[in-house]
Amino acid sequence: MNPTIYDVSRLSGVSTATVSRAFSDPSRVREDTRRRVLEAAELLHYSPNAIARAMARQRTDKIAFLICKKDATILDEFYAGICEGIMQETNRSDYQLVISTAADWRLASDTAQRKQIEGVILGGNAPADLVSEFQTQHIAVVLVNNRIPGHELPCILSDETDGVRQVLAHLVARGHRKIAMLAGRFSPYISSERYHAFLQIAQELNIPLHAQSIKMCDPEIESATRAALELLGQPDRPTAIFAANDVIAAGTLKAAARLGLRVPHDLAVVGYDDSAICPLLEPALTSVHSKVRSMGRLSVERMTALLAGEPVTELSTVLPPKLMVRGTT
Amino acid sequence: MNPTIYDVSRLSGVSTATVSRAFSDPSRVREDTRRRVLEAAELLHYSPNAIARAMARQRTDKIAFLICKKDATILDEFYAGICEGIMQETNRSDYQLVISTAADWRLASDTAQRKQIEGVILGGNAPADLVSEFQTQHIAVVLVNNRIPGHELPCILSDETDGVRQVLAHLVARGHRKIAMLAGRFSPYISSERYHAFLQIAQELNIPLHAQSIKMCDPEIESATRAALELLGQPDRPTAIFAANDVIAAGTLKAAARLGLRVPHDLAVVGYDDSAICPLLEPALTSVHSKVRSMGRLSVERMTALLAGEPVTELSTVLPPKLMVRGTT
DNA sequence: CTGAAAGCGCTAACAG
DNA sequence: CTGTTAGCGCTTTCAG
Repeated sequence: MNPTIYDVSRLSGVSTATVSRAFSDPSRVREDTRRRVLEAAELLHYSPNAIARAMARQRTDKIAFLICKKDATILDEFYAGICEGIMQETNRSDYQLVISTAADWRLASDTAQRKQIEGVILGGNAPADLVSEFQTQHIAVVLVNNRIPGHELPCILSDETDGVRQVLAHLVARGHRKIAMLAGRFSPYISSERYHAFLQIAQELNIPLHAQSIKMCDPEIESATRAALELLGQPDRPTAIFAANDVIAAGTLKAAARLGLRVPHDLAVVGYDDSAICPLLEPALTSVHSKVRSMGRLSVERMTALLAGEPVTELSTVLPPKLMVRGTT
Repeated sequence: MNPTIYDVSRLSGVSTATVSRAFSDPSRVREDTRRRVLEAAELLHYSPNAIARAMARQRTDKIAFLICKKDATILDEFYAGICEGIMQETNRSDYQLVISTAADWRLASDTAQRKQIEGVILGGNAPADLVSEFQTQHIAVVLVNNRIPGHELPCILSDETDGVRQVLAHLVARGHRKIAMLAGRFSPYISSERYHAFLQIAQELNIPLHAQSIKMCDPEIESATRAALELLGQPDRPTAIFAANDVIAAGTLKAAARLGLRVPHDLAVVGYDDSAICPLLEPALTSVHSKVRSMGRLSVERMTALLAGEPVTELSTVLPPKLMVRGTT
């Protein structure tokens, strides 16, 4: 049915080997020969059969993106963004992409073999044993939005410290001194990054911290609202709250509304992730934007480089985030 | 490196043909023979090579999910949900999934051939000519969240009319009579479904409609807010507004806040899509939940049935949505 | 019910 | 720079 390399070979009068080369390594065939091949191919509407190629080369050119998180919703806005970047980049390459959750993956470890994955991009809180498993199977690994102590792995990150710095600098510029943080218990790596960045930058900027300056909560609206209410119920309440993510910030806004505090007049609020909800909240939420799509794209670039055996120059790539100032500050 | 069918054949003492059958059509090999084969396979950690199988069978078992929409963000919450369902279901099958936008797809039409797609699931506003193109190439097509007049295609939908009915019934039960709609210009199919459902159900429930009962806007926060302000600025303003989606509902909430209207006391608001923002808004937004994950799952079920040549019993599958009642009503 | 053998379309030595 | 040729791992007639 579809034309094969033989048809092209016959029509162009060269061997199949040459046709093959003309497509996969053009530099190895003389200019005019190549043109003849390409013309014949065009005429026949030929394009190489990926399956046959994979078979012969003993490579699948298949990579996977595994999302490591517990929630029911695996494609939340953040990972959807990364996913988009990954898809864009793989679609333009010759690689195939398989997307799954780490959990589903483990369940289907038998089919996993069949899927012949050559490299895995791990998004989020990847368990160390999963990583080791891949390494023993000689499957390339790239981390996105995570870093695993003890594993020297290529990773693509957003600069959390810089993000927090932008937040605090902005708040200070707005005249705030009494700044508190609502830290969230979500992905360990990210949570701890933002938490420690807050401590560090606050010190750098001489922002006074005390026992009540930081409160923990779950990244759910109720938990966040509750925590914010406590934070704001203190005698010497903060004039600004930095929430570890946008959901927590939304909870803070709810708390402010209940206490009759006007935002940003009585209280400034900043979130993190610049999710779709930011402009929808009233007032619109100031938040830190991480370059998720770029992170996705870069992770497959790194992966393809790895698979091509290119020497890794830098292990971790860290992208600068950007503070999006809106109505809450 | 990996064990092949030959290894299993040798170890189990049967021919490769039998090993092959034992895996792909177990009924065609005698019970004990099959067991011997399976044991040998187990011992060797053998699992069939998908590439070789595809090569021999002249089938790729590869399907694509194409998202048809204009926005920069292709994986918005709605499609991310559908996508999750699709991924879940394909991961548990032997099918490969390629995800892309319709736009990217067209750009890469040359590589598209290489990708050897056997079926396409089209999400959203699929252009009719794209569909025709696939049909002439004998590529199976399934529609999700869309329906194309003039094309008799299998499609998976959420029952928009039922969703709107639940909304209006709920509002009426709450004592509302002056109900307006903020209709949005987004996906043509969905927009028009919700719009016409509103007209129809309002009539059924004897809800009085007049020229100012329905306003159009773009599905962006500013446009929605503006439209809502106009709607609420009328002398005989509505006591309830049904927004065609959650973003528009958020705009309505903003408008209410600016006008000093208290929700739900002075004004009830209902959205559509039950997105993540609903619980985060203040008050939390009542909204219609469509079973997006199921839609995704069903679309690949339908696709695999199509590809397996199973007779199509029903062309369209329509899932019932569910109204999630929250603080705004 | 099982085996022998001919491909599926392409690549990669190895020669020339 | 180009051609010959032997596979890659599995399925599938066609015989038995």
